[in-house]
Amino acid sequence: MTPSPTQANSSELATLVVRASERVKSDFARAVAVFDFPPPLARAVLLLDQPAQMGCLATQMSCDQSYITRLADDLVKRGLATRAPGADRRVQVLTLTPAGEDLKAKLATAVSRESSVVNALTATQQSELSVLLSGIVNAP
Amino acid sequence: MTPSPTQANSSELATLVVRASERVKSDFARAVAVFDFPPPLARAVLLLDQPAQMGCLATQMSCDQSYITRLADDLVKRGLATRAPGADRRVQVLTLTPAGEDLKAKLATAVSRESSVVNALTATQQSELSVLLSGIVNAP
DNA sequence: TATTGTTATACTCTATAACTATA
DNA sequence: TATAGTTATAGAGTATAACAATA
Repeated sequence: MTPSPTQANSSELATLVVRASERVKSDFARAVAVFDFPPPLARAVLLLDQPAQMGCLATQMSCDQSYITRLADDLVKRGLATRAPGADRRVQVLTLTPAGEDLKAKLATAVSRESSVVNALTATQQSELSVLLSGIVNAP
Repeated sequence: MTPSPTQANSSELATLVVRASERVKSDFARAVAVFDFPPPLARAVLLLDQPAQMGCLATQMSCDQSYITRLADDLVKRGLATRAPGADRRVQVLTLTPAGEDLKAKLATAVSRESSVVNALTATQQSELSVLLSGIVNAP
């Protein structure tokens, strides 16, 4: 069966997305390498917009809680976040320290600066991309 | 210094891209898991549009040549590709077998089917996204 | 001597399973 | 008994370094 035009375009788009994803990853790694900072930790820092409980972070990063425990250990060890029990005392809440907030801002700037996503697109295109990516991220 | 609106938007876009990239990766893994096929191998197969020398694949996947050697071993072992010396006899050229081409088509379809990028966006949005992603992938 | 690929090894990222503490 | 997190361990993915063959 010959693929329909839509199928063909979808395949190409899927391939494009894979390639763009590779690009995003290498841009990201290059950006955070300047801070001598492992990419997964950088991702966690950037996700900590507000204090978050560990299970929540695990959901956001779509990874296992045990891995968040590791990342949290590392963040605390570096003085970038604190761990404190929540109202439900089984819960641990991660909060960025001032140093963590500071680093987060620097990481965000560096990631943005190194990002082909940002550099290769006009402001208008970036807005469009933002809308499209929101659709993807918020997909069921 | 308060970040300019542009800086703030760029940071948000960078974060969005990271999240979308995570989404793409998990979609991709889910899609190829059906074939009991490791994601990196699937990526390699999808990149083999034409016969390619190994160094070229390494560049496309932005990874080390030694890793391509591994992937190639695996592809050949599975009967999905052949390795043959090029005109320059230092070079090895990877070519998909008919079975490899067949699997590539199936992978492309599955990746497309599982892709939030495809499912969450209209055809028009997909076209727009394609243009934007091309800009990223072809960035210097 | 420079380039292409291979081999052996080691490191990073992440999951699984068993466990502890609180609910 | 169910849920949040931790610990120990194991596996996948990928790089580094030393090497071989060809140019």
